[in-house]
Order: sequence, then structure tokens, then C-alpha cells
Amino acid sequence: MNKTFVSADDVAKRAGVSRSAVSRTFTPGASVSEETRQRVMQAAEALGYHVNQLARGLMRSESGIVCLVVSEMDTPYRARLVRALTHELQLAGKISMLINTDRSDGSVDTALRQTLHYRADASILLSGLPDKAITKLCLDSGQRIVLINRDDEIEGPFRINLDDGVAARVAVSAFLRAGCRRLAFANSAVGTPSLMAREQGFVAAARDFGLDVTVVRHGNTVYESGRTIGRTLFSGLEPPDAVFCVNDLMAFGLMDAARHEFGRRIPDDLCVVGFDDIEQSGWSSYALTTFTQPVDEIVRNSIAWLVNGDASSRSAFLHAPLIWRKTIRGTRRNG
Amino acid sequence: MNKTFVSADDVAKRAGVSRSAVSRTFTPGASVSEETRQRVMQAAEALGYHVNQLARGLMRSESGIVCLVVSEMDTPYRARLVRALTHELQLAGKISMLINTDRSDGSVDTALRQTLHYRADASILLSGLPDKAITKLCLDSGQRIVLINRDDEIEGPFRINLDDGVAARVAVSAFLRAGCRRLAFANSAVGTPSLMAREQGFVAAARDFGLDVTVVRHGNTVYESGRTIGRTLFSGLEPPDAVFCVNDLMAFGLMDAARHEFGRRIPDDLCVVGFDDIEQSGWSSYALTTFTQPVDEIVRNSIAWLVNGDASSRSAFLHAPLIWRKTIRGTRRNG
DNA sequence: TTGTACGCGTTATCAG
DNA sequence: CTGATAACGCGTACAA
Repeated sequence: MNKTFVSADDVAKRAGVSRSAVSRTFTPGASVSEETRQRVMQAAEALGYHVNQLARGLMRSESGIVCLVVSEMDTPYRARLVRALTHELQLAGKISMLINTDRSDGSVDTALRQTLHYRADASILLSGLPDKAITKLCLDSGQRIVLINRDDEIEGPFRINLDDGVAARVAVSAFLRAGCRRLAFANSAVGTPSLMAREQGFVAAARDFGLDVTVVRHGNTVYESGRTIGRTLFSGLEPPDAVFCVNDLMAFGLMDAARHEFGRRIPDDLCVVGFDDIEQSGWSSYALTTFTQPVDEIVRNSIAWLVNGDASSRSAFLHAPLIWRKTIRGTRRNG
Repeated sequence: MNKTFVSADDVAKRAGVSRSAVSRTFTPGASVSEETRQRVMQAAEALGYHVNQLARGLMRSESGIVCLVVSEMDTPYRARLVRALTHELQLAGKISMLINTDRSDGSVDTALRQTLHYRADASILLSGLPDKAITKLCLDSGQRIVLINRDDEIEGPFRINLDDGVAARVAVSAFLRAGCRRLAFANSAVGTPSLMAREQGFVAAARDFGLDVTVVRHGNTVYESGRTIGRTLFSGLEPPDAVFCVNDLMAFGLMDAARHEFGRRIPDDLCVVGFDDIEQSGWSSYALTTFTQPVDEIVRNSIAWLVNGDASSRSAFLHAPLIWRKTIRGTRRNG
């Protein structure tokens, strides 16, 4: 063996047929006689031949590659989304390229440029937001772009968003039914549109009931920020009896601070609701009542739009139902 | 715009030079005059040209693609590893293809075949184990293979393993120093070599001190299995006062069962040690004493072997130090 | 330094 | 149904 890939030519020679016959054998829906097919397959097997997707992608207009643009992909929700996306993409005959935008040097635009280098058929953005010029460039190159939970303003990509406003109202009424009156909202300082929508929806819904909301924004959307906010909130003069955390990770941090550093009992002294419904929310140390991300629907919508040419619908608006566990006291009603 | 990629030919025409000049402009270390370079760059910018890596990979022997073969990639440790790998690979000028082997149809072999389709320069396997024939096929095709925490037997790939045996001995002596005498080991039923190495090392080390170990194996290596094992262990006649869990997730499940269902206090009534040191281990609800996966070293070793042609060393054996938190009582000593 | 010509491995086209 | 030939977009000897 001389450490090199075997080509269709090699197979053709060995099988005693033309290169075209080999190509046809490996092209679904082409017309080959059963006899040549057998001969080709046999030779291919013996030589260890594999279709070169690079060359195939060069000929056809599509490469079969879909790029996933993500930062902080070890975050539970992101990780779950990436897992589901890659799985369904494979089922649809696509392959995923993972582009990590963790470092800070204009990463998203650089990443999107990478997707052009590899002639990706599409890009799915789970993090960040591309420059408008880059987006147009991708679109003009025939690429499809999906934005998950990012923004509503940018034109061209397919946008998937959740009804954060509705969720916020559901949270307020759940708190009120539990008898809570001192409401707080724990947000990160990131300022992503969907994060801000939850905050504003919560504040607005509370105001409808004549209640003010203490809003605290701090750091990234992670556990440690929730903990810091918890300390701020519970060492203040009027500590809240209900907190809506912008995601589950922050909720855990806040709960840990409240319980272990301030002796709060949940849900007796304090009600908490989160967002994402990551795996840890089901763990009995937290048992967090939280809004669930409809991951399957998100994935289905994304891929349906990628593979079908349905360029008509340009956005999807999905519902995030409340999962009742044990961090809101009282009786459960539908969320 | 007619929804298509622009080629080097287009750029050449617009810049009034030959196509070779364009190629040279985008090939690092080629000789082009500053003037033509400028003209080419300008034309490329105006047209929105991007080098086609597929075609480039067709010419050169290497595609720049590295495949990551993973299952259950939303597991915290796996997710962290994937994040770190993609990040460093990008820094090394490579791009990651993510292959999800979650479904059960002979997945790993199918996955590895996919890596051949796209002429990947290398494959990194975080899950599963390939058939020997497939491995040989990849190797013969000039591909490099890295096995992370998988097996020691298979020949050809670069293997990265942890000193699970040493860790097991450290765990035993930590338990003994804390005054524990009724030892247990919580394992999954998966039976991966590294998982079994931890178990056997623990049992052997305990025997050296004249102690028996209650070994329980159940389900997958996840939270719920740990919980189930916890129930089994603490509803038994001789419940343990120390448990080594084969990974952190199982430790959390076991701790939650012990605390919330059996009223055990940790570390007063029960000492626990885990493995992986995932983010959740630092959360104050768990504060788990655990062995840390040297992720950075794993990544560095993998990539060093992939990009440099150092085919001499065929394995790395890394140390997993113990991180002391609050699930083992008594004084800390070096792990 | 520049342009020409060829090859990389595949598919599409067309004549047989 | 089959085989020859022309693309696809790029790198690279080679000659100019």
C-alpha cells in the first residue's frame, strides 16, 4: 500500500470497464446493467475505493456541507442543539462543519468567510450575528443561512425565534398565583435580542399587574453570573420572593447562592423560573421549573428550509412551554 | 447577481491578468509583483471571490479537513473536548467536520467511511471503536487517526489515555484517610476500557489494604444511572460510607439519591469522588472532589501529532490529578 | 515575474 | 446500456 487514495480510474481498470461506468454505479438513480454494477462493486471493495466528495462537489453545484457556526458550544443548550442538528443533517444526507467563534477577532464574519471557502450549501448560526455585507455575500453565492434565536432585523436568512414575550407573561402569572409580590429579573449583560425580549416582556407583564421588577444584569449568561446576582439581590434591603432567570444556568447559580449563602428555602421563601430546560434542570438538587426550548422543532424547521427550496417562508416563531417542577409553589396550571 | 460562486477565472478576466496570477496571489509564499497582487486583490474584493478549498484539496494531497467522530456530544465532558479541539484545530489552519454516531446502525464504521468520502486528513475518535479493517483502510488512505480514551489494543492510530489505575489508588487512599471502610464503586454497564480500568484499579488498590469493594454496574454513564445505583446501595443492608463514581454525572445522581431520598449528609455520612471535573462539579450544590481530565493536554497532544509528521510516538499517557472540593472529609493531601 | 498547458477525480453530455 | 470527452476550479511544472 502506498498511502494514497484510490480513484475511479483505478477501479475502472481493474473491473475492465470505463470510468463512466464506475461513476454511474455510485450515482443513485443512474442506469447500469446488473453485471457491470457487480463487477465494479467487487473491484471497488477489493481496492478500497470511496467516492471523492470533494470532486463530486466540484462538479455538481452542491457540496453537501452545512456549516454550524457556534461559540461556547459546551454550554448545555448549545451542545444539545449541535447534537440534534448534526444528527438530523446526517439523516438528510448532509455533513456538518463546525466553526468555533470563541476567539474575539471579528470571528463571525471570518467564520462565514470560511463557509464560502468550503462551498458550504448552507450555514446555521447559533451564536453571534454576521455583518450585513457578509450575509449578502453568502446569499449571493447561493448559500442558505439560518439564524437561530438571533435577530429579527436582518433580511435574507431564515430566522427561528421563540415567543419570549408570551413566556415572560406566563412566568409573571405563575409567580402571582404563587403569591409572590417582590419580583426580580436576572439577566446577563450580553444583550442578545432574545434575552432582552424576555426581560422586557417580564417587566411589561408585571407592570400590567401594577408591580415593579428589580432588574439586574451581570456578566455572561452563565452559572457564576447567576450566583453573583443572587448575592446582590439577597443582601439588599428588599430581597425578592420570585426571580425569573434568563436561562437555567443563571438560575442554578442564583439558587445555590440563595440556599447556601442566605438560607433561603425554595420554593417556600423564594420562587424561581428559568429558561432552556437543560438536562440539569431535572436533577433533584434543582428541580427547576423552566421554559423548554423546542429543540426538535427548531431542528426540523431549520433542515426543512435548508433541503427544500421553500424560499417563501422566511421565519418561524415557536412556542416555549413551561415545564413545571418544584421551584414554584402552589398548584400547577397550563403554561 | 446570479446566485453562483465566482471563480479565479472571473477574477483574472476582470484584473486583466492570467488565472495563474490569481492563484499565486492567494497561495502563501508564491512570487507575484506587488502591482499585479494589488490588481488581483481589488478585482477579487469587488467580485466577492473566495478560494475554493474543495478544488485546492483536490490538487494538493491534503484537504485541511479533520473529522471529529462523537456520540452523545452534549455530555459535558465531550462537549468541552469538542469545543477545545475545534478551537485549536482552527488555530492550526484545519477545519472540523463533526460526525455524530448516535444512531445504532454500525455507526462508527459508517462514520469513518464518511471521513474517507471527504478526504479528511485525519480523524479523531472520541466515542466508539472502529473495526480493524476500517482502521487499516483509513491508515492506508494516508489518514491519521487519534483515539482518545478508547483502547490500547488497536494498532496504527495515535492513542491518548489517562492513568486510570493511579487515579484509582489515589481515590482509595483518600477514602482511607477520611476514615471510610465500606467502599463502593459505581460504574455504568458500558464497559469501555478506561471505565473498566478505573474499576479494576480501585478494587485492586482496596484489596491491598484488605478491603472489599461493592461494585455496581448499571445503564449508561449518566446521571440517572448514578441515581439508580444510589438507591440500590443505600437501601441495602450494608450501605457504603465511600463511593468512587466512574464519572461526575453518575456521582451527581448518586449524591442526589443519597441526600434527598436517604437523608445522607456529605461528606459527614458519605464520601464521594468522581471523574472528569466537568463544570457542574464546581457548583456549590455538589462541590464534588474529582479527578480532572487534562483537556488542554489531550488537545495539544492530538493536534501536535496530527500536524507534525511525528509518526514515532504512537501513544500518550496522561495524568489526571485530583481536584479537592467538599465531598471527602478531612485534610487535603496531594493527589 | 508572467502566461500556457496539464492534471487532480468526478459528473454531464452525447454519440454509439 | 456503454464509453469517450468536456467541463468543474485550482495548483504547478515549464517555457517565455
